[in-house]
Amino acid sequence: MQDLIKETEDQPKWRRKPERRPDDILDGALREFRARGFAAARIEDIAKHAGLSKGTVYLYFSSKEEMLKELVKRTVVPLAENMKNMATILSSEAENKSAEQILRAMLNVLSSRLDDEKVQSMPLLIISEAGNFPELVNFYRDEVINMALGALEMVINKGIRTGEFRPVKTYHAIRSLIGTFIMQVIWNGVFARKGDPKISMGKLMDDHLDIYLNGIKVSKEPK
Amino acid sequence: MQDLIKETEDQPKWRRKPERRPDDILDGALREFRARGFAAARIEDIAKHAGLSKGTVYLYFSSKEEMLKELVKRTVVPLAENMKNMATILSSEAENKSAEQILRAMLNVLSSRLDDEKVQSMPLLIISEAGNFPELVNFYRDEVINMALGALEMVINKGIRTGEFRPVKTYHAIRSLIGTFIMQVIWNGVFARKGDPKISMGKLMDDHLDIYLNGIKVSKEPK
Amino acid sequence: MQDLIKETEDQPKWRRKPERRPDDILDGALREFRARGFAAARIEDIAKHAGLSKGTVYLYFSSKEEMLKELVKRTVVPLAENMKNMATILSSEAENKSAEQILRAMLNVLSSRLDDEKVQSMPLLIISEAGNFPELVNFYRDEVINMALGALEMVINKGIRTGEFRPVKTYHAIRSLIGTFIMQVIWNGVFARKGDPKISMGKLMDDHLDIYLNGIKVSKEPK
Amino acid sequence: MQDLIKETEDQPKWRRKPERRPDDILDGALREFRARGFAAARIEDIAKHAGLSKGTVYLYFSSKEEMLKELVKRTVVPLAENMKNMATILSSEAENKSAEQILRAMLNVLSSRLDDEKVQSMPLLIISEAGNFPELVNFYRDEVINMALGALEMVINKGIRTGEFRPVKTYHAIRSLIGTFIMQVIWNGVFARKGDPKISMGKLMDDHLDIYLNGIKVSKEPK
DNA sequence: CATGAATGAGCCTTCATTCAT
DNA sequence: GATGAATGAAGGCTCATTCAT
Repeated sequence: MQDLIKETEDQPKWRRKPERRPDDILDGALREFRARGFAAARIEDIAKHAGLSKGTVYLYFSSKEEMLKELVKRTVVPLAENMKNMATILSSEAENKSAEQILRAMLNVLSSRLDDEKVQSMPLLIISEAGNFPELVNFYRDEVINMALGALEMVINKGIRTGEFRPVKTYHAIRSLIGTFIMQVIWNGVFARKGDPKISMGKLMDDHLDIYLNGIKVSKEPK
Repeated sequence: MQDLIKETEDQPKWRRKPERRPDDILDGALREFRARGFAAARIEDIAKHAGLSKGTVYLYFSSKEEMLKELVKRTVVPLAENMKNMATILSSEAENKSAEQILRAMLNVLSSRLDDEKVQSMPLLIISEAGNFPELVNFYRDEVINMALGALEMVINKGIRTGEFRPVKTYHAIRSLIGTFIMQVIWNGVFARKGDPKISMGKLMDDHLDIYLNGIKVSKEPK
Repeated sequence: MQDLIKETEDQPKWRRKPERRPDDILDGALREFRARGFAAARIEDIAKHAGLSKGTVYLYFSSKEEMLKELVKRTVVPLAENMKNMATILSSEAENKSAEQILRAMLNVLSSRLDDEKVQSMPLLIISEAGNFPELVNFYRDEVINMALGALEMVINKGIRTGEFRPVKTYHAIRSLIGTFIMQVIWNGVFARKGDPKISMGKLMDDHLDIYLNGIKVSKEPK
Repeated sequence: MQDLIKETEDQPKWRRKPERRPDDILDGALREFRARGFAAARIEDIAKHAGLSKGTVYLYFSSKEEMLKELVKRTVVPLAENMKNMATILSSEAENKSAEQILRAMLNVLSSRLDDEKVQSMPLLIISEAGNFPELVNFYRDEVINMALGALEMVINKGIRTGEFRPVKTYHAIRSLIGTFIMQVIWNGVFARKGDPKISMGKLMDDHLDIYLNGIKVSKEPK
């Protein structure tokens, strides 16, 4: 349905919408890469997911490897930009907002993005194929992770500076904040069973922040 | 040192212990599985790590797949037993200990085990190969994770029951507690660079627990 | 220039002559066949040389193989006819001409034809693809080579009979006469470098005949 | 037969003589390369000629391309050295020998080598694959042809200098001398039919030289 | 007529596994 | 036991050919 041009009244027929091809293929690739790993994923299966034959895939991607790289880039670059924009807004408007408010806003964005299965698959894919694609790892670390973690670090430091937070080690604090998401992503992608209820990333984050920030804050009258 | 027979009184000296072969092979397998992924790991390379030739590996393991399973089992079963023992001790002696003390003790064991690189590799291996080895995933989840998480759940519930902890959702709390370790394991195994300083799992845990437990505890006089 | 229609009186200007398409295609085919060999030549590249798209080629030729056959036939048949005509003239008018004169005339035609690069490519193409296209080889041998060599044989025998030449073995003599050309064709097509000066086939022939005929002739007063 | 170790009395069994493997494979490769061209030659067929399976070939050669290069090198380097040695001897002892004698000696060696079918196949192989393997062409031209032609040039020039030969153009003379062989090599490899009698390269050469040298020599009393 | 997206047969190459020595 | 030569299944990739538009 999505890969057909919508029939308009005066157009006699539908036809293929070739512009969607690369995306269709990458969808299939993601499925197979996650299901079997990059090395064991077969181009023919990827093609089948997109309703194409083996050879056609090569009209759009020159190799399996290129598909992996494109996949990561397409999914991850928007997220990176998203986060970067937030970081910019935070530093300019931050005067009015507490560090807690900023952290909650940032992690809120992250958690809502992670409710998308495709985004959720990316960390697992990277983890799985790290050994064979060091450049991909570097790209991911430098363009995505460090950017995001750097933004968090900034806010935590700000909180410490203003006396809102206790003087914790930011390196550790970041891992405490992010780890919960990673854990859940892995759980969903690796261990969760078919029937298991989906856990909302947002709720998980809320609870986590409630507790963690409660623990980190310089308390006046903790509840 | 480990692959030498311990000198007994009447035996003159250390010598090769052929019974260590399987372990040597599994060491090599772990390296290669982590470096290239299961599918791309070559038996010949694994054999080389153990100073053996390709064919010899098959005297000890009937297939590459069996090596993976053995590897997980051997590394993970002791940990599972370790944790199970702790759980037993906890329930019997628990009267004397606060939930916080018990949690710290349990996570202390976990973090010290995770300082061993081989143990650290296991979660990454499982994550990478989950798609191709669902039984392995099941085994890991049922024999290791659920056991460990179950023990944590028990203690958290106990803390809530006794009024030591606020009435948090245990499912979320567990992920908050464990996520930090997972995050660090992934960081070390995937993103850390050659020169990066090694982060002690124990210190990471201490800081994490200080904050998290501070956040979760029903405070009388928070620091 | 060649692929434009000759201006006729009432036609205003040069324009594309679609009937030239097959020739354009064959030109491209010859280039690619020579550059990469028949098996490795890609239809798409051939089409590009003719300014057409892949599919269009199939409107004119039903397969790559057919293109090769057509190519050989079109280039070689005119040469064959050319030589045959000469042979006819030779036998009728020969009374007036010495064997030497006739040989020089024949090889003069051959050498001037071989100054055309397309013609020069044919022997190389045949040599390269002989294994895969035995019918082509047969056609070439029977329709072109034997005809030409037969004509030469006739003249040499005539020279021997009339006492103009010494009684050489015609089989060997023919190879001595023709080999020089073949050698040069191969040199040009295979070994000559970009900057190398073009060697005139005509001059090569003149020198070769001067010497060879001097060697073969029953001398009265050799120079 | 050749690739088995000869059974000796006290040795119970024969076994493979693996040292011959590379040669066996190259023999098969030459056959297939000549029969179908490099691109169309299938590794499996090459292996079959050597009584091996597809995969085994890759224990000895890392790719089809490498097989081609090895093939040319192994056949051609000995010939090159052979000719170089002759050239050396010629220049040192030449005082006693006429240019004619030297030329006859040199071409005698060449023609006897060319009676070996493997050697005869090399020029055809080079010609066929020139387009795809320019380095091979360069190697062949620089290491073999130029060496051989250079030696001939030297002798011809010497003959001219001493007044033994007329002052011909050496470039043309060389082609006249060598072309006959090339012609015959092509004839044998491309056009000759199954039943055709084998032409001796030596006899061909003798006749050719008789005539050509007779034509080139400054005659006192030509026959 | 032309196009070029789509197909799928075909082959090189890799490597887990076997087995004769 | 140990070896490593040999096997052959499997899959990435290319490209001649087809055909809907």
